[in-house]
Amino acid sequence: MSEPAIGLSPLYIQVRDELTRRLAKGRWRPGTSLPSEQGLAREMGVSQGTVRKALDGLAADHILVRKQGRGTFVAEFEESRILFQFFRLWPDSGERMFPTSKVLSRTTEKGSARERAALGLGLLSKIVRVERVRYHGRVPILREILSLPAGLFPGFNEVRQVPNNVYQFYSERWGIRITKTKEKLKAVAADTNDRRALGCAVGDPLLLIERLALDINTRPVEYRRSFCLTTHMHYASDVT
Amino acid sequence: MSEPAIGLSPLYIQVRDELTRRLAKGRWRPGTSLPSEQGLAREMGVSQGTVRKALDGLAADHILVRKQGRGTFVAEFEESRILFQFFRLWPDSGERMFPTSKVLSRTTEKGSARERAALGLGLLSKIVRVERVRYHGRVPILREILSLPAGLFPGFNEVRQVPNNVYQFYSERWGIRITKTKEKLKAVAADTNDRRALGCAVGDPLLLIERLALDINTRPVEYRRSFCLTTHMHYASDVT
DNA sequence: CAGTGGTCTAGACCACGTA
DNA sequence: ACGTGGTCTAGACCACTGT
Repeated sequence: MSEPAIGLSPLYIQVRDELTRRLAKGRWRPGTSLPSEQGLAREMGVSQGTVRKALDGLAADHILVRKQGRGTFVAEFEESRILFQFFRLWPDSGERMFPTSKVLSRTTEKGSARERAALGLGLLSKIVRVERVRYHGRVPILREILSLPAGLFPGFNEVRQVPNNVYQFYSERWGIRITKTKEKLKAVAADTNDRRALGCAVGDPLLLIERLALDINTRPVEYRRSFCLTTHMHYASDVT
Repeated sequence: MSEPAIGLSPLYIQVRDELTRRLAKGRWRPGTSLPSEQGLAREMGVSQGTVRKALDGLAADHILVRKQGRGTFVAEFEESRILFQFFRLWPDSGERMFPTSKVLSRTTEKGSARERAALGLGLLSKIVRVERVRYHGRVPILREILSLPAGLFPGFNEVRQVPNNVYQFYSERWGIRITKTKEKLKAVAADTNDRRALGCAVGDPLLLIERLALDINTRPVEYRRSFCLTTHMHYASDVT
């Protein structure tokens, strides 16, 4: 790290990548603090400013959280963060809240072509599939199907109950931390499954959110299709 | 700017705000370059690093564009930028392209309650309204209604033709530059207007995108409702 | 070549949180 | 009082662009 290293990426990128590797290996647990900027700078043989730029980048991606006077921490998956960062549905009026869930079914099977394509898996791969309905207060707002590569989540279907906050669950149980999602939205007509789960009529317009969630190594680890009733909710997206 | 200024915001924020004021006043036209970092630093009596941090912030917001070896430029509204920054609809397969438009109607009237609320206008305000259909190649993909505060766009409806790229139009004709948008999405059922414009059936599910566009002073300047056929297109949203 | 933004360093001081 | 991150400065060198 103290060589001139002609032609390589900038130092602060190398530092960021090194920190990312350590985080991916679980060197520091979510909620704990990293060494100070000065400490990391000494250890890596670079200036504090270079470490700072690397840490700022990771904080911008919500992988780290900076707290003035306290230190730099590994981000956790509390409901407030999930609601802020990943959950984009808002009630048209009234209070925002973390949606509750009721699991309808859980299976482990050979994945469909769609699931394999989304998750980048081979023909033989098993998939863990969870179907659930989510509620805003007492009102059902969406039905969703989660698809996970069974190989990454050993023992998933031996777990008694799937918690409501699954990203926290992935992190605490398997050390898999979601850092990015890519979503594709379409309007579709409700089918009989939607009618049963949501109480709408067949043919009613639903917002389909197709989400691929990536871990810290940008590896796809969850594929999710949410069918949302948007009579009293909307999906918010701010562009800057 | 050389005073200690206890209790005020950080220097680089003050510099950013001063640059924003100058940009809002049209001190530099889109496409032209600002003075160099050193020049601005000398003029404002701060260090180059402080100016750099201010410029980096404006570049992150796509208000400025940095070009190594050339300078810092005021962002323009070429189609490629609009497509990249503001247009979130992608074809499910095939090539991406800037959608073409056919204007269906143009009026200037008293705004509806919905429009007034969205744009923050009073009861007496006039609204310019444009309805158009947009195409991906030859395929109609959406019908949309643009609503503008007539007071901000004098002479709008005397213009012969509304160009396809309206954000460029707003910028060149009235100096109003869109920098941010907030969108709310819902799934709705097509009505007879949609059937006529898009050739779908009444009741077909459509993606409604309700967009509020803000200028550099975060003042709302355009309200837009787009009804999109998502049989061969989807809305993309990446979260990080 | 000169001029621009991009990286890197070193050091000072401030604001905040904890003890 | 101390340690943390946040701001600000000054100066060096690199990478890129145009003449």
